[in-house]
Amino acid sequence: MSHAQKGPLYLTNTLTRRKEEFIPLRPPHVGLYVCGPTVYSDVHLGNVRTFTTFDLLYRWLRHLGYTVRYVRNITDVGHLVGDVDEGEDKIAKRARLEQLEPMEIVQKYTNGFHDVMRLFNILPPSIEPTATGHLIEQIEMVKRIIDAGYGYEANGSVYFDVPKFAEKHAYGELSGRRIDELQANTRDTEGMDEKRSPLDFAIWKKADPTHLMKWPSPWGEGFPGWHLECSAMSTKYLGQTFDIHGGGMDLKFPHHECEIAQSVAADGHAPVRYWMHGNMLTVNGRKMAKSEGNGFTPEELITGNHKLLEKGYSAMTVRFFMLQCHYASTLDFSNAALQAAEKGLERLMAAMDVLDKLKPAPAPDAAQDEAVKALAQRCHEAMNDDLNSPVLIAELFEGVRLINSANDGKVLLSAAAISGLQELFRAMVFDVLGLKREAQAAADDKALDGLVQVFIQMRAEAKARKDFATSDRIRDQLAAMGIVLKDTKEGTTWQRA
RNA sequence: GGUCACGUGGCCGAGGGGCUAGGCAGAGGUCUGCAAAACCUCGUACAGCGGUUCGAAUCCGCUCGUGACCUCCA
Repeated sequence: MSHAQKGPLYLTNTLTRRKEEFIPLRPPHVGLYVCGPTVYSDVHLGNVRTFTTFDLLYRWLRHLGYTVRYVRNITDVGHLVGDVDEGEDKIAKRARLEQLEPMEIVQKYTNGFHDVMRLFNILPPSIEPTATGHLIEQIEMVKRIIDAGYGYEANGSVYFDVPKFAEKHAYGELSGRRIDELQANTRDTEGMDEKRSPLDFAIWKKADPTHLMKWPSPWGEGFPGWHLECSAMSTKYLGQTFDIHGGGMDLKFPHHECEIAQSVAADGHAPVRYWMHGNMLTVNGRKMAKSEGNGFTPEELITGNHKLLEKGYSAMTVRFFMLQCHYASTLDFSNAALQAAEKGLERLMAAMDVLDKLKPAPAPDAAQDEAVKALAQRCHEAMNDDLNSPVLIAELFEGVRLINSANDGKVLLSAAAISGLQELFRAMVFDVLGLKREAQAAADDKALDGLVQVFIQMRAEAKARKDFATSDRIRDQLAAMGIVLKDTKEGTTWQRA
C-alpha cells in the first residue's frame, strides 16, 4: 500500500506550532530521531508514554509504506546532575552510590529499559547508538563548532557561545524564547566564571583526575556535553538535515534548542524539518517525575504495589489508556481512568475474537459493504490527522458494535465486509496501535482447559435436567477460583477473571 | 517574575463558528431458567463575565483556576 494512495499525513510541527503536511526529504525514506533515556535509573511510566507516542508514529509511517530509519539513542555519559554544568555526571554518581563500574550501571539500566520496551510492545529502533560509542564524532563536532567561531575553550572545557551565535542566527525559535529575556532571567550560579555568558552551555567538559568516565581530546581528558551527543549521533546516521526529531515536551528547552544551535554552528543549517513533542503524564495534575516522588515503575504498575495504585494493571491496559489520549495533550493518571481503559480494551479484544469466527450472512446487506469501507477510511483519516489515536479508537468501537450486531444476527454482513473488518482490525489494533492479546496463555493451557471443559459438560447436563442449583454451584465455585463461564448461543466459554 | 499551554457531562478524554466523538460508570429495555456478555434507548456537557457574529463550547478581551518550561527531567 503506497503512502501516496492514502492521502496526506499531517503532523504538528512544534517548530512552527502548526499542523503541516508531512513530506519526507527523500521518499520513501524517512529519518526519525528520538531522544532516548539516560540509563542511570529505572524508567517510569512517564518515560514510557513518550516512547509509546513515537512508537505510534513509527508504526504509522511504516503502515503508510515508508521505509523508516528510526534512531533512538542511549545516553550513557554526559548528563549532569544539578545546576548549570557544574553537577556530577548522573551515571558516575549512580555508580558511586551503587558501588559499581559506570559501565555496569549503563548495562544494568539499559537492560531494564529494553525489558520495559518489550513489555509495552514498543518496537526496537533501527539504530540505538550510545554516546560513549560516538566520542570521535562528538569531538569532531566540537572542533567544527570552534572553527566556526561559536565555541571557546576555557580551562579544559569547551563552551558554546550563545550570545555570539544569537547575533547571526535564531536562538530560542523552537522554545519561543528570546535571548534578552533569557539573559534577564538567568540565575546567578557559582563557579561559572569559565563561561563568558550564563547562557553558554558545555559541549565538552573537563574531567578531574578522580573521574572514571573520561576520554582524551584536544582539550585534555574529559567527556562530552549532553546536548552534543544527540546532534552528533543524529547527524551521523540521518545526515545533516533529516525529517523528524521527537522527544518529550520537557526537552524542548534547553536540550533541543541547543541541538539546533550546535548543528547550525557546525554545519551551517538547521538539522530537523519537523519537530514533534509528546506531552507529559501527570498524577493528580502534576508531572510524573522522580523528584516529585509520584512516579512508579512498570513493575509496580503491574503488581499494583504502590500507594497510588488500587490494583495492578497490565501493560496493554496502560498502552491502551495512553493511546486513548492525543499525544500532544497532558494525560492524567487515575485509578478510575485505568479501570475504564481496562474494561474498554477487554471489549475491543472480545470483539476481535468474535470477528475471527464471524460467518457471512446468507442474505447480506450490501449497504454494509460500503459502511465497512467508510469506517476504514475514517480510521485512516484519524491517524493522518496528526496521529489522532483517540479518534481512531472511537471509530474502532463503532466497528465493535457492528461486529457484535452481526454476531447477534441483527446486521447481515457479506464475506467481503467481514474480511474488510478483519483486515482493518488486524492492521489498526495490532500493527498501528501496537496492542496485543495478553494473558491468553491461560486459555491456551491445554490441561486447564480440559479440566474446565469437564465442569462445563457437567453443568450443561445439570442444566438439561433443570437442576439449576447444581449448575449455579458449578459456575459460582469456578468463579471463586477466577474462572468465569459465559453461556453463548454456540455453547459455554470460559476465561480468567 | 518571564514565556507558553490548558479548564468539555459522575470519571477519562476527542472535537474546535451552525451537523454536538468514543470509553467507563449510571438508568430503562431486549435476549436468557438466572447471571454474564451482547444489542437498543436515555442523560444533552464545554470555568465565569463581556464582545464579534444571523449563530460561539469553538474566535477576541478580561477574570478566576490549573499546569509546563525558564535548572536535570520523557
